[in-house]
Amino acid sequence: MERRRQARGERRMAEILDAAADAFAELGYEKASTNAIAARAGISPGSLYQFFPGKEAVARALADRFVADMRAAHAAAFTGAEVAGMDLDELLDRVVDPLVAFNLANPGFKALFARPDMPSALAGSSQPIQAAMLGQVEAILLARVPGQEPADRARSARVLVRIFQAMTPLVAASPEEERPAEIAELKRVLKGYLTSLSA
Amino acid sequence: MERRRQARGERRMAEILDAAADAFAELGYEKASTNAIAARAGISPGSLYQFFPGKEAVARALADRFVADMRAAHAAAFTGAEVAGMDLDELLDRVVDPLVAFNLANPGFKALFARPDMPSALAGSSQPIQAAMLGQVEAILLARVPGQEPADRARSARVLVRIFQAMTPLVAASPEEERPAEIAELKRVLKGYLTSLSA
DNA sequence: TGAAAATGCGAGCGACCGCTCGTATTGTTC
DNA sequence: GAACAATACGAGCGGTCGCTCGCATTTTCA
Repeated sequence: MERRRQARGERRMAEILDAAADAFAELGYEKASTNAIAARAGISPGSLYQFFPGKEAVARALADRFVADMRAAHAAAFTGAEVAGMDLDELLDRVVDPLVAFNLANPGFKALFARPDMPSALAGSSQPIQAAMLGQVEAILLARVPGQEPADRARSARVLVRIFQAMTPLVAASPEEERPAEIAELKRVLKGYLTSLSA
Repeated sequence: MERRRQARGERRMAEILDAAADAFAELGYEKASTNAIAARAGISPGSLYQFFPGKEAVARALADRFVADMRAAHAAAFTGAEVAGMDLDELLDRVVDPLVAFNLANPGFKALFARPDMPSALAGSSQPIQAAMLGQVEAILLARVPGQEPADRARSARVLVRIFQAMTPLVAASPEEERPAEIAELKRVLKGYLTSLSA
Protein backbone atom coordinates (compact mmCIF):
# COMPACT_ATOMS: atom_id res chain seq x y z
CA MET A 1 0.00 0.00 0.00
CA GLU A 2 3.08 2.22 -0.13
CA ARG A 3 2.55 5.15 -2.43
CA ARG A 4 5.27 6.74 -4.43
CA ARG A 5 6.66 9.83 -2.66
CA GLN A 6 8.34 12.80 -4.21
CA ALA A 7 11.21 14.62 -2.55
CA ARG A 8 8.81 17.34 -1.44
CA GLY A 9 6.63 14.72 0.21
CA GLU A 10 9.51 13.27 2.19
CA ARG A 11 10.37 16.76 3.34
CA ARG A 12 6.77 17.39 4.40
CA MET A 13 6.69 14.17 6.37
CA ALA A 14 9.79 15.22 8.29
CA GLU A 15 8.25 18.64 8.94
CA ILE A 16 5.08 17.00 10.21
CA LEU A 17 7.09 14.85 12.61
CA ASP A 18 8.97 17.94 13.82
CA ALA A 19 5.67 19.71 14.42
CA ALA A 20 4.26 16.66 16.18
CA ALA A 21 7.28 16.46 18.48
CA ASP A 22 6.78 20.13 19.30
CA ALA A 23 3.09 19.72 19.97
CA PHE A 24 3.49 16.55 22.05
CA ALA A 25 6.16 18.24 24.14
CA GLU A 26 4.10 21.33 24.76
CA LEU A 27 0.58 19.92 25.05
CA GLY A 28 0.99 16.23 25.76
CA TYR A 29 -0.12 13.43 23.47
CA GLU A 30 -3.88 13.66 24.04
CA LYS A 31 -4.27 17.42 23.79
CA ALA A 32 -2.04 17.76 20.75
CA SER A 33 -4.72 17.81 18.06
CA THR A 34 -4.03 16.81 14.50
CA ASN A 35 -5.19 20.24 13.36
CA ALA A 36 -2.69 21.85 15.74
CA ILE A 37 0.11 19.63 14.45
CA ALA A 38 -0.79 20.52 10.87
CA ALA A 39 -0.88 24.23 11.73
CA ARG A 40 2.56 24.04 13.36
CA ALA A 41 3.86 22.31 10.26
CA GLY A 42 2.43 25.14 8.17
CA ILE A 43 0.05 22.91 6.24
CA SER A 44 -3.69 22.25 6.18
CA PRO A 45 -5.37 19.44 8.14
CA GLY A 46 -6.09 17.60 4.94
CA SER A 47 -2.47 17.61 3.86
CA LEU A 48 -1.42 15.82 7.03
CA TYR A 49 -3.66 12.93 6.03
CA GLN A 50 -1.93 12.69 2.66
CA PHE A 51 1.05 11.32 4.54
CA PHE A 52 -0.27 9.65 7.67
CA PRO A 53 -3.52 7.73 8.05
CA GLY A 54 -4.14 9.16 11.51
CA LYS A 55 -2.77 10.56 14.72
CA GLU A 56 -1.54 7.20 16.01
CA ALA A 57 0.44 6.71 12.82
CA VAL A 58 2.10 10.09 13.27
CA ALA A 59 3.03 9.16 16.82
CA ARG A 60 4.37 5.77 15.79
CA ALA A 61 6.44 7.27 12.98
CA LEU A 62 7.81 9.86 15.39
CA ALA A 63 8.67 7.12 17.87
CA ASP A 64 10.49 5.23 15.13
CA ARG A 65 12.47 8.33 14.25
CA PHE A 66 13.38 8.90 17.89
CA VAL A 67 14.62 5.34 18.17
CA ALA A 68 16.68 5.71 15.01
CA ASP A 69 18.17 9.01 16.20
CA MET A 70 18.97 7.51 19.56
CA ARG A 71 20.65 4.52 18.04
CA ALA A 72 22.64 6.66 15.66
CA ALA A 73 23.88 8.93 18.41
CA HIS A 74 24.53 6.50 21.21
CA ALA A 75 24.75 3.04 19.76
CA ALA A 76 28.25 2.41 21.02
CA ALA A 77 27.52 3.41 24.59
CA PHE A 78 24.46 1.23 24.80
CA THR A 79 25.48 -1.98 23.13
CA GLY A 80 26.77 -3.80 26.14
CA ALA A 81 29.50 -5.56 24.22
CA GLU A 82 32.51 -4.40 26.21
CA VAL A 83 30.20 -3.58 29.10
CA ALA A 84 30.80 -6.75 31.06
CA GLY A 85 33.95 -5.83 32.91
CA MET A 86 33.29 -2.14 33.26
CA ASP A 87 33.04 -0.39 36.61
CA LEU A 88 29.39 0.00 37.55
CA ASP A 89 29.62 3.76 38.07
CA GLU A 90 31.27 4.18 34.71
CA LEU A 91 28.68 1.98 33.05
CA LEU A 92 25.90 4.09 34.49
CA ASP A 93 27.57 7.29 33.35
CA ARG A 94 28.02 5.92 29.87
CA VAL A 95 24.44 4.76 29.54
CA VAL A 96 22.47 7.27 31.57
CA ASP A 97 24.16 10.52 30.59
CA PRO A 98 23.52 10.24 26.85
CA LEU A 99 19.97 9.07 27.44
CA VAL A 100 19.24 11.96 29.75
CA ALA A 101 20.86 14.35 27.30
CA PHE A 102 18.71 12.94 24.53
CA ASN A 103 15.61 13.42 26.63
CA LEU A 104 16.50 17.01 27.39
CA ALA A 105 17.38 17.76 23.78
CA ASN A 106 14.15 16.17 22.49
CA PRO A 107 11.34 17.38 24.72
CA GLY A 108 8.78 15.52 22.64
CA PHE A 109 10.44 12.22 23.43
CA LYS A 110 9.12 11.77 26.91
CA ALA A 111 5.55 12.49 25.86
CA LEU A 112 5.73 9.19 23.99
CA PHE A 113 8.21 7.44 26.22
CA ALA A 114 7.10 8.28 29.74
CA ARG A 115 3.36 7.94 29.46
CA PRO A 116 2.05 5.07 31.58
CA ASP A 117 -1.57 5.55 30.57
CA MET A 118 -1.45 2.89 27.84
CA PRO A 119 -4.80 2.77 26.05
CA SER A 120 -4.66 -1.02 26.05
CA ALA A 121 -0.95 -1.74 26.32
CA LEU A 122 -1.29 -3.04 22.76
CA ALA A 123 -0.08 -1.25 19.67
CA GLY A 124 0.55 1.92 21.65
CA SER A 125 2.36 4.73 19.91
CA SER A 126 5.25 4.31 22.29
CA GLN A 127 5.69 0.61 21.63
CA PRO A 128 8.69 1.00 19.31
CA ILE A 129 10.56 3.00 21.92
CA GLN A 130 9.69 0.60 24.70
CA ALA A 131 10.77 -2.41 22.72
CA ALA A 132 14.07 -0.84 21.72
CA MET A 133 14.90 0.17 25.28
CA LEU A 134 13.95 -3.18 26.76
CA GLY A 135 16.10 -5.06 24.27
CA GLN A 136 19.16 -2.98 24.96
CA VAL A 137 18.75 -3.11 28.72
CA GLU A 138 18.38 -6.88 28.53
CA ALA A 139 21.62 -7.05 26.59
CA ILE A 140 23.39 -5.16 29.36
CA LEU A 141 21.82 -7.36 32.01
CA LEU A 142 22.94 -10.44 30.15
CA ALA A 143 26.50 -9.19 30.33
CA ARG A 144 26.39 -7.90 33.91
CA VAL A 145 24.21 -10.47 35.67
CA PRO A 146 24.92 -13.69 33.78
CA GLY A 147 23.33 -16.08 36.24
CA GLN A 148 19.83 -14.65 35.84
CA GLU A 149 16.87 -16.66 34.56
CA PRO A 150 15.43 -15.26 31.31
CA ALA A 151 12.11 -14.44 32.96
CA ASP A 152 13.88 -12.62 35.78
CA ARG A 153 16.05 -10.76 33.31
CA ALA A 154 12.98 -9.61 31.41
CA ARG A 155 11.42 -8.45 34.65
CA SER A 156 14.56 -6.62 35.73
CA ALA A 157 14.76 -4.91 32.36
CA ARG A 158 11.16 -3.75 32.74
CA VAL A 159 11.95 -2.43 36.20
CA LEU A 160 15.04 -0.55 35.05
CA VAL A 161 13.28 1.02 32.07
CA ARG A 162 10.38 1.96 34.26
CA ILE A 163 12.62 3.66 36.78
CA PHE A 164 14.23 5.64 34.01
CA GLN A 165 10.84 6.58 32.60
CA ALA A 166 9.65 7.74 35.98
CA MET A 167 12.72 9.77 36.86
CA THR A 168 13.22 11.49 33.53
CA PRO A 169 10.34 13.95 33.95
CA LEU A 170 11.69 14.81 37.39
CA VAL A 171 15.04 15.69 35.83
CA ALA A 172 13.48 17.58 32.95
CA ALA A 173 11.16 19.57 35.21
CA SER A 174 13.82 20.64 37.70
CA PRO A 175 15.64 23.95 37.29
CA GLU A 176 18.94 23.85 35.46
CA GLU A 177 21.11 24.12 38.56
CA GLU A 178 19.50 21.16 40.30
CA ARG A 179 19.69 18.76 37.41
CA PRO A 180 23.06 17.25 38.32
CA ALA A 181 21.64 16.36 41.72
CA GLU A 182 18.53 14.81 40.17
CA ILE A 183 20.61 12.83 37.71
CA ALA A 184 22.78 11.63 40.57
CA GLU A 185 19.66 10.37 42.35
CA LEU A 186 18.56 8.54 39.21
CA LYS A 187 21.93 6.83 38.99
CA ARG A 188 21.79 6.06 42.69
CA VAL A 189 18.47 4.28 42.27
CA LEU A 190 19.67 2.30 39.28
CA LYS A 191 22.93 1.42 40.98
CA GLY A 192 21.19 0.27 44.14
CA TYR A 193 18.92 -2.00 42.16
CA LEU A 194 21.68 -3.41 39.95
CA THR A 195 23.91 -4.01 42.94
CA SER A 196 21.23 -5.98 44.72
CA LEU A 197 20.73 -8.09 41.59
CA SER A 198 24.35 -9.17 41.53
CA ALA A 199 24.38 -10.07 45.23
CA MET B 1 -20.92 28.84 49.59
CA GLU B 2 -21.71 25.51 51.22
CA ARG B 3 -25.27 24.51 50.60
CA ARG B 4 -27.35 22.52 53.00
CA ARG B 5 -27.33 18.81 52.09
CA GLN B 6 -29.98 16.27 52.89
CA ALA B 7 -29.15 12.65 53.71
CA ARG B 8 -30.08 11.63 50.17
CA GLY B 9 -27.64 14.18 48.80
CA GLU B 10 -24.75 12.87 50.88
CA ARG B 11 -25.53 9.39 49.62
CA ARG B 12 -25.59 10.61 46.02
CA MET B 13 -22.23 12.27 46.44
CA ALA B 14 -20.72 9.02 47.66
CA GLU B 15 -22.31 7.18 44.73
CA ILE B 16 -20.88 9.71 42.30
CA LEU B 17 -17.41 9.24 43.77
CA ASP B 18 -17.81 5.46 43.48
CA ALA B 19 -18.82 5.83 39.85
CA ALA B 20 -15.94 8.22 39.20
CA ALA B 21 -13.44 5.78 40.70
CA ASP B 22 -14.86 3.08 38.44
CA ALA B 23 -14.70 5.26 35.36
CA PHE B 24 -11.20 6.57 36.08
CA ALA B 25 -9.96 3.03 36.62
CA GLU B 26 -11.48 1.74 33.42
CA LEU B 27 -11.04 4.68 31.06
CA GLY B 28 -8.36 6.86 32.59
CA TYR B 29 -8.90 10.39 33.85
CA GLU B 30 -9.17 12.18 30.51
CA LYS B 31 -11.50 9.76 28.75
CA ALA B 32 -13.81 9.36 31.73
CA SER B 33 -16.49 11.86 30.72
CA THR B 34 -18.75 13.51 33.24
CA ASN B 35 -21.76 12.11 31.38
CA ALA B 36 -20.27 8.62 31.68
CA ILE B 37 -19.67 9.09 35.39
CA ALA B 38 -23.24 10.28 35.87
CA ALA B 39 -24.57 7.32 33.89
CA ARG B 40 -22.57 4.88 36.01
CA ALA B 41 -23.95 6.52 39.11
CA GLY B 42 -27.46 6.06 37.71
CA ILE B 43 -28.21 9.78 37.54
CA SER B 44 -28.51 12.43 34.85
CA PRO B 45 -25.65 14.71 33.81
CA GLY B 46 -27.39 17.66 35.39
CA SER B 47 -27.68 15.96 38.76
CA LEU B 48 -23.94 15.50 38.97
CA TYR B 49 -23.55 19.25 38.80
CA GLN B 50 -25.90 19.68 41.74
CA PHE B 51 -23.10 18.27 43.88
CA PHE B 52 -19.84 19.08 42.15
CA PRO B 53 -19.02 22.22 40.17
CA GLY B 54 -17.08 20.25 37.57
CA LYS B 55 -14.97 17.25 36.69
CA GLU B 56 -11.89 18.53 38.50
CA ALA B 57 -13.90 18.93 41.68
CA VAL B 58 -15.10 15.33 41.42
CA ALA B 59 -11.52 14.16 41.01
CA ARG B 60 -10.30 16.26 43.92
CA ALA B 61 -13.06 15.02 46.18
CA LEU B 62 -12.29 11.46 45.18
CA ALA B 63 -8.61 12.05 45.90
CA ASP B 64 -9.50 13.43 49.33
CA ARG B 65 -11.60 10.36 50.05
CA PHE B 66 -8.77 8.07 48.97
CA VAL B 67 -6.38 9.86 51.27
CA ALA B 68 -8.81 9.61 54.16
CA ASP B 69 -9.42 5.91 53.52
CA MET B 70 -5.72 5.27 53.31
CA ARG B 71 -5.01 7.11 56.52
CA ALA B 72 -7.82 5.32 58.31
CA ALA B 73 -6.64 1.90 57.21
CA HIS B 74 -2.89 2.28 57.48
CA ALA B 75 -2.13 5.25 59.64
CA ALA B 76 -0.14 3.28 62.17
CA ALA B 77 2.07 1.57 59.63
CA PHE B 78 2.95 4.82 57.93
CA THR B 79 3.52 7.23 60.76
CA GLY B 80 7.24 6.70 61.19
CA ALA B 81 7.09 7.12 64.94
CA GLU B 82 8.56 3.82 66.07
CA VAL B 83 10.05 3.37 62.63
CA ALA B 84 13.51 4.59 63.52
CA GLY B 85 15.04 1.44 64.92
CA MET B 86 13.14 -1.04 62.81
CA ASP B 87 14.83 -3.48 60.47
CA LEU B 88 14.79 -2.09 56.93
CA ASP B 89 13.14 -5.15 55.42
CA GLU B 90 10.44 -5.08 58.05
CA LEU B 91 9.92 -1.37 57.53
CA LEU B 92 9.45 -1.89 53.82
CA ASP B 93 6.99 -4.72 54.39
CA ARG B 94 5.01 -2.61 56.82
CA VAL B 95 4.82 0.37 54.51
CA VAL B 96 4.76 -1.15 51.04
CA ASP B 97 2.41 -4.08 51.53
CA PRO B 98 -0.58 -2.08 52.75
CA LEU B 99 0.00 0.55 50.10
CA VAL B 100 0.15 -2.03 47.34
CA ALA B 101 -2.92 -3.74 48.74
CA PHE B 102 -4.73 -0.42 48.77
CA ASN B 103 -3.79 0.18 45.16
CA LEU B 104 -5.03 -3.23 44.10
CA ALA B 105 -8.25 -2.88 46.07
CA ASN B 106 -8.91 0.61 44.66
CA PRO B 107 -8.22 0.47 40.94
CA GLY B 108 -9.29 4.08 40.51
CA PHE B 109 -6.55 5.23 42.85
CA LYS B 110 -3.67 4.99 40.46
CA ALA B 111 -5.50 6.91 37.74
CA LEU B 112 -5.18 9.91 40.04
CA PHE B 113 -1.97 8.90 41.77
CA ALA B 114 0.25 7.60 39.01
CA ARG B 115 -0.38 10.11 36.26
CA PRO B 116 2.69 12.15 35.43
CA ASP B 117 0.98 14.26 32.78
CA MET B 118 0.23 17.14 35.16
CA PRO B 119 -1.76 19.82 33.32
CA SER B 120 0.38 22.50 34.96
CA ALA B 121 1.64 20.81 38.12
CA LEU B 122 -0.61 23.30 39.92
CA ALA B 123 -3.90 22.46 41.55
CA GLY B 124 -3.98 19.08 39.86
CA SER B 125 -6.62 16.64 40.93
CA SER B 126 -3.96 14.40 42.34
CA GLN B 127 -2.37 17.07 44.45
CA PRO B 128 -3.98 15.98 47.75
CA ILE B 129 -2.66 12.46 47.31
CA GLN B 130 0.80 13.60 46.32
CA ALA B 131 1.07 15.95 49.25
CA ALA B 132 -0.07 13.33 51.73
CA MET B 133 2.37 10.74 50.45
CA LEU B 134 5.31 13.13 50.35
CA GLY B 135 4.70 14.26 53.90
CA GLN B 136 4.60 10.76 55.27
CA VAL B 137 7.66 9.63 53.36
CA GLU B 138 9.55 12.67 54.61
CA ALA B 139 8.60 11.72 58.16
CA ILE B 140 10.06 8.28 57.65
CA LEU B 141 13.21 9.70 56.09
CA LEU B 142 13.61 12.06 59.03
CA ALA B 143 13.63 9.05 61.33
CA ARG B 144 15.80 6.78 59.21
CA VAL B 145 18.30 9.19 57.66
CA PRO B 146 18.69 11.86 60.32
CA GLY B 147 21.78 13.53 58.90
CA GLN B 148 20.11 14.63 55.69
CA GLU B 149 19.73 18.26 54.62
CA PRO B 150 16.06 19.33 54.32
CA ALA B 151 16.42 19.95 50.59
CA ASP B 152 17.98 16.52 50.09
CA ARG B 153 15.28 14.92 52.19
CA ALA B 154 12.60 16.54 50.06
CA ARG B 155 14.31 15.31 46.94
CA SER B 156 14.67 11.79 48.31
CA ALA B 157 11.00 11.75 49.24
CA ARG B 158 10.07 12.78 45.71
CA VAL B 159 12.28 10.02 44.33
CA LEU B 160 10.78 7.36 46.60
CA VAL B 161 7.20 8.36 45.85
CA ARG B 162 7.98 8.48 42.16
CA ILE B 163 9.44 4.98 42.23
CA PHE B 164 6.34 3.71 43.95
CA GLN B 165 4.12 5.49 41.45
CA ALA B 166 6.03 4.00 38.56
CA MET B 167 6.10 0.45 39.87
CA THR B 168 2.50 0.22 41.02
CA PRO B 169 1.01 -0.10 37.52
CA LEU B 170 3.53 -2.84 36.80
CA VAL B 171 2.31 -4.75 39.83
CA ALA B 172 -1.34 -4.14 39.06
CA ALA B 173 -0.98 -5.16 35.41
CA SER B 174 0.87 -8.39 36.07
CA PRO B 175 -1.02 -11.67 36.42
CA GLU B 176 -1.94 -12.76 39.91
CA GLU B 177 0.77 -15.39 40.25
CA GLU B 178 3.59 -12.99 39.37
CA ARG B 179 2.60 -10.23 41.72
CA PRO B 180 4.71 -11.38 44.64
CA ALA B 181 7.77 -11.27 42.40
CA GLU B 182 6.87 -7.78 41.16
CA ILE B 183 6.32 -6.55 44.69
CA ALA B 184 9.66 -8.03 45.69
CA GLU B 185 11.31 -6.05 42.90
CA LEU B 186 9.62 -2.88 44.08
CA LYS B 187 10.95 -3.43 47.58
CA ARG B 188 14.36 -4.25 46.18
CA VAL B 189 14.46 -0.92 44.37
CA LEU B 190 13.35 1.02 47.42
CA LYS B 191 15.76 -0.84 49.67
CA GLY B 192 18.67 -0.26 47.35
CA TYR B 193 17.98 3.44 47.26
CA LEU B 194 17.41 3.79 51.00
CA THR B 195 20.54 1.80 51.76
CA SER B 196 22.65 4.04 49.58
CA LEU B 197 21.23 7.09 51.35
CA SER B 198 22.39 5.87 54.74
CA ALA B 199 25.89 5.05 53.52
C1' DT C 1 2.82 18.24 -24.16
C1' DG C 2 -0.62 15.91 -22.06
C1' DA C 3 -2.40 12.52 -18.88
C1' DA C 4 -1.65 10.60 -14.42
C1' DA C 5 0.05 10.89 -9.95
C1' DA C 6 1.42 13.40 -5.97
C1' DT C 7 0.75 17.30 -3.21
C1' DG C 8 -2.17 20.92 -1.25
C1' DC C 9 -6.24 23.27 0.53
C1' DG C 10 -9.92 24.29 4.06
C1' DA C 11 -14.80 24.18 5.05
C1' DG C 12 -17.15 21.24 7.48
C1' DC C 13 -18.91 16.28 9.00
C1' DG C 14 -20.36 13.51 12.84
C1' DA C 15 -19.23 12.46 17.36
C1' DC C 16 -18.21 13.62 21.69
C1' DC C 17 -16.77 16.87 25.34
C1' DG C 18 -17.88 19.57 29.82
C1' DC C 19 -21.55 21.82 31.23
C1' DT C 20 -26.28 24.72 31.48
C1' DC C 21 -30.99 25.58 32.20
C1' DG C 22 -35.92 25.31 32.39
C1' DT C 23 -38.78 22.47 34.67
C1' DA C 24 -40.69 18.67 37.51
C1' DT C 25 -40.45 16.13 41.86
C1' DT C 26 -39.28 15.21 46.63
C1' DG C 27 -38.10 16.63 51.30
C1' DT C 28 -37.85 20.10 55.13
C1' DT C 29 -39.61 23.72 57.92
C1' DC C 30 -42.94 26.50 60.22
C1' DG D 1 -50.53 22.62 54.12
C1' DA D 2 -48.04 26.45 52.25
C1' DA D 3 -43.53 28.16 51.18
C1' DC D 4 -39.13 27.01 50.13
C1' DA D 5 -34.96 24.46 49.48
C1' DA D 6 -32.82 20.35 47.75
C1' DT D 7 -32.81 16.85 44.43
C1' DA D 8 -33.60 15.12 39.68
C1' DC D 9 -34.14 15.24 34.86
C1' DG D 10 -32.42 15.40 29.93
C1' DA D 11 -32.36 18.02 25.72
C1' DG D 12 -29.16 20.65 24.02
C1' DC D 13 -25.44 24.69 24.10
C1' DG D 14 -20.94 26.02 22.38
C1' DG D 15 -16.81 24.02 21.53
C1' DT D 16 -13.14 20.69 20.08
C1' DC D 17 -11.85 16.43 18.27
C1' DG D 18 -10.11 13.29 14.45
C1' DC D 19 -10.86 13.13 10.04
C1' DT D 20 -13.17 13.57 5.01
C1' DC D 21 -13.95 15.24 0.51
C1' DG D 22 -14.24 17.91 -3.52
C1' DC D 23 -11.30 20.40 -5.93
C1' DA D 24 -6.96 23.22 -7.28
C1' DT D 25 -2.03 23.09 -8.12
C1' DT D 26 2.50 21.07 -8.96
C1' DT D 27 5.52 17.34 -10.44
C1' DT D 28 6.55 13.16 -13.02
C1' DC D 29 7.07 10.71 -17.01
C1' DA D 30 5.98 8.67 -21.40
